[in-house]
Amino acid sequence: MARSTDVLTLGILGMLAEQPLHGYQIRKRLGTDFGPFRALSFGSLYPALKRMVADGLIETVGEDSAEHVGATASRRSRIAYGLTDAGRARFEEELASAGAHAYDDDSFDLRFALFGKTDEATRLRILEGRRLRLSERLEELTATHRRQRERFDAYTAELQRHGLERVEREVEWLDQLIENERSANRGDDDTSASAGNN
Amino acid sequence: MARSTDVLTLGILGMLAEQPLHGYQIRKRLGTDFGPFRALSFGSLYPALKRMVADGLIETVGEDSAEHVGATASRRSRIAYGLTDAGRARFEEELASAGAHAYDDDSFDLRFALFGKTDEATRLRILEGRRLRLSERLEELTATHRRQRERFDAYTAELQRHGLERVEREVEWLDQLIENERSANRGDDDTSASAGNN
DNA sequence: TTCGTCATGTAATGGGTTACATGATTAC
DNA sequence: GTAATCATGTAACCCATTACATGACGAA
Repeated sequence: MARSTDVLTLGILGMLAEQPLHGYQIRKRLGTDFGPFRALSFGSLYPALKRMVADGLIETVGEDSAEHVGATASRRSRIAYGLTDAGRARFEEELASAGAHAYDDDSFDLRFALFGKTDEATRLRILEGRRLRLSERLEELTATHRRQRERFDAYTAELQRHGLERVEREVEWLDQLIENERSANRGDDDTSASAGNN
Repeated sequence: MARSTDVLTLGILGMLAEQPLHGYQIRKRLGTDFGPFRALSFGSLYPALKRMVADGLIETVGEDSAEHVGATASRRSRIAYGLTDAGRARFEEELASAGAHAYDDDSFDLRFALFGKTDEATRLRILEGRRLRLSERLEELTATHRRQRERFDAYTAELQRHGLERVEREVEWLDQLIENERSANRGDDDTSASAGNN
């Protein structure tokens, strides 16, 4: 259990869940849409696509109905991929999960970018898990900061202070998001299960 | 030209510039003092030390007796390292440089942590280089944000907005630091770096 | 026809982690 | 004397990047 699809695979699944794309397009969009893929290289992307085909998650699709997003829609030597049923199933399965791995920096950003396709309960679990993770980090940082303050010169101390502040802001951001989710939830006619604790 | 010592090597040089330490200690301190080494593994550290010995940058320092080096019968339990003359020279050389590589996230944090040993002109060059780097990133982000806004759902848009804000804050922080350096410069006649703490 | 961009792919390499294996020291 | 921690080290592996190589297409 908990196969825990890696970030790149999940990112590609997320891209292709909306529409078939070919590798070059996937790369461009991953770079702009999702957090952790600012400059993904082809040396990572193409092998990943190949592997996903082998795993039966995606397949090549004919480009007759492909929506030409950018400029020309003439036929080129390009290979568009779309999700298979297995790929769609895997994507749904992953969307519904919220294990500890989802709280890592990269993974969280991606999961958050996919919130539009994620159900509300999972959104909340992810946000709260992430918040917990960060507040633990915060505590660690505060502890070592306090414990060893005297050893640091002014610059090192400032670096630490700034790092701390960054994480604090992140936690505040999460608090805001969690609050929004909750109030949106209260606003809805709730068929949802107990939104009680935590 | 610009051999550009890697971050780990530079971090170790920085640690050992103050006092000899053994590997275990180096790891602990790198984790707390400097930015980019939160959880450096021994699998990285020890080979790095070995390589640096081979390169003549550091050497074992025996506080007390401690001969019998390679014998199978007994082994020193801990091995303290200190900078060689070459190591110290390399460190100084690196401290005085401020090439583009110093503006990367990891590298910048380390360079900043070493500001206490860095001369003022270099400090300013690094801060300004970093600022430029970030403001370029900011422009990129703003451009794609504006260009493709309509394609994003609310969550993706929020992620982008937050990412943008983070970078903006970072730039503001740098502006503040640069301002401080400048005014300190105007105020002081040249006092050199090292504040006399330990 | 040649150049720039789009597009796909492989090979070499690098920088790191995890897991493993072992020895020395300290505390009880 | 034994368990926990300190301390060093190696081997296997993971995952991504860079550099390289190829080719199609559109425009000058």
